[in-house]
Amino acid sequence: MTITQLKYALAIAEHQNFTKAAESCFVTQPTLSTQIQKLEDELDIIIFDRGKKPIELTDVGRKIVFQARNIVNEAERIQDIVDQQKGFIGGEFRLGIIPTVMPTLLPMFLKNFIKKYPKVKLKIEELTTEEILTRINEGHLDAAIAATPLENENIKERVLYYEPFVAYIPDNHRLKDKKAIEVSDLDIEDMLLLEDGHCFRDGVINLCKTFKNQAEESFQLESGSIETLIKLSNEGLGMTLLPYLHTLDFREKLSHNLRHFKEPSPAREVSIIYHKSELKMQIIDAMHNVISGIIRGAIVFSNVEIISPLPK
Amino acid sequence: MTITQLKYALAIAEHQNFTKAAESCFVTQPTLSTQIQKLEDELDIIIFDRGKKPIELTDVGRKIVFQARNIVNEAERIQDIVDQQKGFIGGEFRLGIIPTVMPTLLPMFLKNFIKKYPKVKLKIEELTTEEILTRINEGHLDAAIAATPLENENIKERVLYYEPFVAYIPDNHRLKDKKAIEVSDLDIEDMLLLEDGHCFRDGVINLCKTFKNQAEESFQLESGSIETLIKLSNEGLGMTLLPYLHTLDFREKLSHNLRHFKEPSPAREVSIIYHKSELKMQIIDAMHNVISGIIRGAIVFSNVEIISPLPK
DNA sequence: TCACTTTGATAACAAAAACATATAGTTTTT
DNA sequence: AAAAACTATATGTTTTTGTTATCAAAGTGA
Repeated sequence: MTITQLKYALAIAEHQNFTKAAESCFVTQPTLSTQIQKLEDELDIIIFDRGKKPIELTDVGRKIVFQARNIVNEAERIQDIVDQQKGFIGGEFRLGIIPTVMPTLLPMFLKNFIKKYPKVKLKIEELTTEEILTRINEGHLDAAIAATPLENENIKERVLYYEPFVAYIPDNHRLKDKKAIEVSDLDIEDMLLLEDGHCFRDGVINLCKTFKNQAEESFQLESGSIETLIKLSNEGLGMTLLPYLHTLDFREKLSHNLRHFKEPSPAREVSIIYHKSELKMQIIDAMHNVISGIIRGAIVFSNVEIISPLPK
Repeated sequence: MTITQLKYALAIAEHQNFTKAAESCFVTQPTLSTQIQKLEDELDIIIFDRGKKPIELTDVGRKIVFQARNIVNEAERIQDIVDQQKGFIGGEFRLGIIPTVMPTLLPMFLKNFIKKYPKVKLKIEELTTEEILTRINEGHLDAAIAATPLENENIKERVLYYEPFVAYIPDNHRLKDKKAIEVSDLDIEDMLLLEDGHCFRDGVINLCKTFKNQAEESFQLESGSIETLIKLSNEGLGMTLLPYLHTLDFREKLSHNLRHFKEPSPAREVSIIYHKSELKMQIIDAMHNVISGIIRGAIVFSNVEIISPLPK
């Protein structure tokens, strides 16, 4: 049994296809076939059920692949130890970011980060929280930026900042003349929401439920982006809530529609999250430092109440 | 980096000597030299300081070897998973037993166990608790039988039985006429103890301290075996405490010197202990079942008070 | 200090393993 | 039924791993 064989098994389990798995490992398909056969021979057990199409794991196969993931992870930490020793902050670093954080946070820290750590090859993907969790667990992401707490036992969280919700009230709205909004003012009936899958949507729903246990699924309109939400709101279709950082570059025309909450303002907790194995922890530390340094200048609220990003 | 290379590194770290490590791996010394060089080249870091004699680990080397231990352990679990799947209870199983349990418990269960699980190649060693903990952590023991609780975060415990302390009172002793002993009767001044390193000794000392916070290091006599302890006691040198199982095969002549404690009788907790990685768990389960089945017939006490086996 | 031993490194070579190309044998799609 | 998509197998090449023989350096002891 070699680490290489285990990596091959992982790739096949993932792609459910020898040929594609071979590509992802940068070897030819017969190499995988023979190496997996050798592994199966040595253990004297069948890992993959080639009868099914696409290929499936046997019951033992599933356990073995799970354990193989552990072994490969632990093996990668050897390089990590060496990097740490050398004070080397570099190599590939795959970062996921949720859609409602991506457009505001990324421009703020990216330039600083790549300047300070030029040896890190950043690969950034916009992903929903759910996709992020899967990929971190499967080892396809090194870390991610998401709303927390997530209560996932395999994943650790390190808070970056607390981002207050800000209300966007169109001109014709019943709350137009209020200077400061309260949570009890909110009514999910005239609230514009992001479409399903966005945790910011779930946060808003949780917030609305704080005071009123409203009927679900009666939402009027849903959109895929916050920019659209604002436009829909301007059309008089209802109010909406925005993450604070989104409101920073509003022109006067728009910003006179903004209303902050009375303190303690509801807020989402935004964290850098990573697998509990703490692989590439130096880079995660570095990124945490850069981001929280930058945010310290941008968000000054102190008295906030954290709203859970989880549905239901 | 291969699992084999990591195993070689572990062997060298352990033996502090390439030649001996090579033997333990069943390869020649040049093989180790070149493989370790390859590993060091690949990681571009020095693991072993060949300047020192005997050879020493560098600082990074220590971390790498620690991680290598994890990886090798996790890798061995693959075979474990396969064994579990096949319901196979077999292979080498290295068991440590503390001296004060060995002579009484081993004869009781060994025959049964090898009859029931003939494919397990048992390697049993008599070791002190301290030696056991080191060896389990270094992966040289699969499990051990020892007095617990040990409060060691790397080691899990599964209780086998509670074994009461029994007093052995020689004819001329002040407590001779008492039918049932109480803890408050005990005085460490006239108590014969096992020599240092035995946890049973520490248990007795802890017990004596329950009521009197006596001066330490004023013990009269110490011995390496319980049999000698009894003989010394018969010479009028003091009383002593014995583990219950040791008293079962006493002839009448000896057993009239025995005094049980008033309930709740002080007792030691005897457990099968193993590394938290739960390697070879099927065999540990099997052994636990055999032993506790046999003990159920031999120890009938229910109301006991557990005495810690740890010094101080 | 001078043999002598111990121990790790190196060279040369043999054996084994890993991988590629080419191709055959299945199953699935169309 | 033909084509396409996949995996297995045969064969040869390259790479890796291991062995034996030998060397160099450090430590040991008379």
